[in-house]
Amino acid sequence: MEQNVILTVDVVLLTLKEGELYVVLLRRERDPYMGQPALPGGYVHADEDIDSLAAAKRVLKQKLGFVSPYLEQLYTFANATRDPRGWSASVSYYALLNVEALLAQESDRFLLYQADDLPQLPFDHNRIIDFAIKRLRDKSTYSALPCHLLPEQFTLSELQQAYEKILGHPLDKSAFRRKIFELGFLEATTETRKGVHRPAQLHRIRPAKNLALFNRTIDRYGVSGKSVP
Amino acid sequence: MEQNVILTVDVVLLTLKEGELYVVLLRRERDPYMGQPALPGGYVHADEDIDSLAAAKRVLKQKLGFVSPYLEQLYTFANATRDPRGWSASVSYYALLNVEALLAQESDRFLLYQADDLPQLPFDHNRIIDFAIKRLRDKSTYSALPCHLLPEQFTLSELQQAYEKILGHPLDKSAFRRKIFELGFLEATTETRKGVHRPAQLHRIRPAKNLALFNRTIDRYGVSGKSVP
DNA sequence: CGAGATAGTTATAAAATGCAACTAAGTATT
DNA sequence: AATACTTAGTTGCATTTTATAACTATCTCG
Repeated sequence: MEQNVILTVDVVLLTLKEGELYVVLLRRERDPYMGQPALPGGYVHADEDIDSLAAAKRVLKQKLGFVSPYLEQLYTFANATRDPRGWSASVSYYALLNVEALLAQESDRFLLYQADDLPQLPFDHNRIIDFAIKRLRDKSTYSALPCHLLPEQFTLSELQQAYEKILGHPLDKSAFRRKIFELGFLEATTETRKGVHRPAQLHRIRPAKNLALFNRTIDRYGVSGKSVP
Repeated sequence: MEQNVILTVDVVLLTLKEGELYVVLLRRERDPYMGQPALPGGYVHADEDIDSLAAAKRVLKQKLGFVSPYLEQLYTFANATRDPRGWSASVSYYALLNVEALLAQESDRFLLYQADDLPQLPFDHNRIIDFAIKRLRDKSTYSALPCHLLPEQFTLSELQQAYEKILGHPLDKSAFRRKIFELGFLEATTETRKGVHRPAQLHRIRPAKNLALFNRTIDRYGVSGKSVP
């Protein structure tokens, strides 16, 4: 039986740099759309990938040189028109990475684009990125997901800023801390972040903990009057 | 380029009958696993399906004779071992249907299996069904999703029972009603459900409303001491 | 050593929730 | 026709959670 469909994986790799959300793109090395920035992705190789997650990891490894720790299936975009080569299904994944780990790669292969200021991308990659950001936003309302965008150690203010950027509105400091500590997935380290003001306690994710979930959403009302740029 | 992968869609059709959750299965008409009960599914037809959702609808239409109103992509199961024919990707969907609409079909083609008492099914269909039930359960904690399992008109007690069956624990009556009415997605009809006791007001989903979402989860604590059979 | 800034805590009024007792409206029983 | 029984639906209130704002703490800089 000949189906004539293409099966690919695409990965939306998100990171936070200087308080802004960025997407990692690569220049396409072949047609269609050769030379244009696009999501890391590629054909599923039936002979070497045991499943679609393995395919996504292989693509990241080959094209970026590393695999991000948080990698989750996002959605499957499958239709007749998204790829000029024919009927195509893309099993998309999204990944969260802290920017230090990303920049530690001395690879100059990747491009960082601000997530809210993207050019028009090939295929339906803009739509895939929109899905990923929406998923990140939705999941951040009830989970510790944004931790994965931060370096291994971070201050609570930095974590709060990550939530605020993702959710798009400010949060109350005391309520935020109450909820985060309630979950018990963070532990204080012995270090502090020195700056020009009071040093802030550094925290890290408690080793044994998986993704922590809130009982209720973290962003029910936000804080009156203020707004996040 | 020859990829040699199979692309299929599978649909987990869930319904509630006499307070129990059921899955609709069909006897497979061809090998592999011919004659065994399995999820409705089939190959994506690149020449007639514009996208994977259309493929799912076509499969439902062809194999069951109707398309369920609530139909949403669930997950994509894609690996080398799930199908004996080769590397296979199944874009799975889940659908909610009220049992009256289902039984109104005079088709004898489908089988109803209780969701928590399934035999071993072909492929990874047990796993797909587990995913669907988990998704239904998760989404029911913060949305009006269970409404789609009920007939067009239903009492609040029936709706509460649907939630309790899905969530697996009892809910408090007054808190439940408070939350449901707060959402404002229900309207009372002029009819009542007559029984041996006080008649219950029938409600329906307000026409313009889409899927309503709670601000907080509906099942934070449940009710002490009791349990749902 | 005081101003400024950010970190972190505490107090409290308001809102939401859990729980239980209550009223309402029907049928069945005596 | 009075009463018991069952399910529908409401009400009241103590408790918990939340939003908000004011407070204290600790650093650098001038």
